[in-house]
Amino acid sequence: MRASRTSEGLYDRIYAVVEAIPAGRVATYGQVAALAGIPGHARQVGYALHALPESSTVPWQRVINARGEVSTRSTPDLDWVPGFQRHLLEEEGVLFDERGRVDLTRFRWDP
DNA sequence: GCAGTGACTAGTA
DNA sequence: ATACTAGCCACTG
Repeated sequence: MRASRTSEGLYDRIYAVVEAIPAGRVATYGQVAALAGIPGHARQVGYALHALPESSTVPWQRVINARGEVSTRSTPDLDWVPGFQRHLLEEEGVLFDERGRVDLTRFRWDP
């Protein structure tokens, strides 16, 4: 695989890593960035997911922030329902505590 | 080509 | 324990 420097290659890498996250597990933005070959670029992962089309099959819901909480977009869509991401994760077996956070020591994906 | 922006993180108070 | 700040760099206009 060529390590392309173009935006296409970078996005493809990020999406490929996210798709590799198994159901019932979660990964942080920084973790995805590192696995995509761009350690320290967590923001770029978030930006890539932000640009992801709604119809995409990429399980973006399994990517959460380092605090173990789901990240909400800065520009909420009309179709967006708060708690939707959490609901999808719960159906996969990911448990949330009272504060709405995931125990990363338990559910963090360990590739 | 330059300036603004952001689905983040780590550090500090 | 929470709240705020600075740094980070690819993408958009």
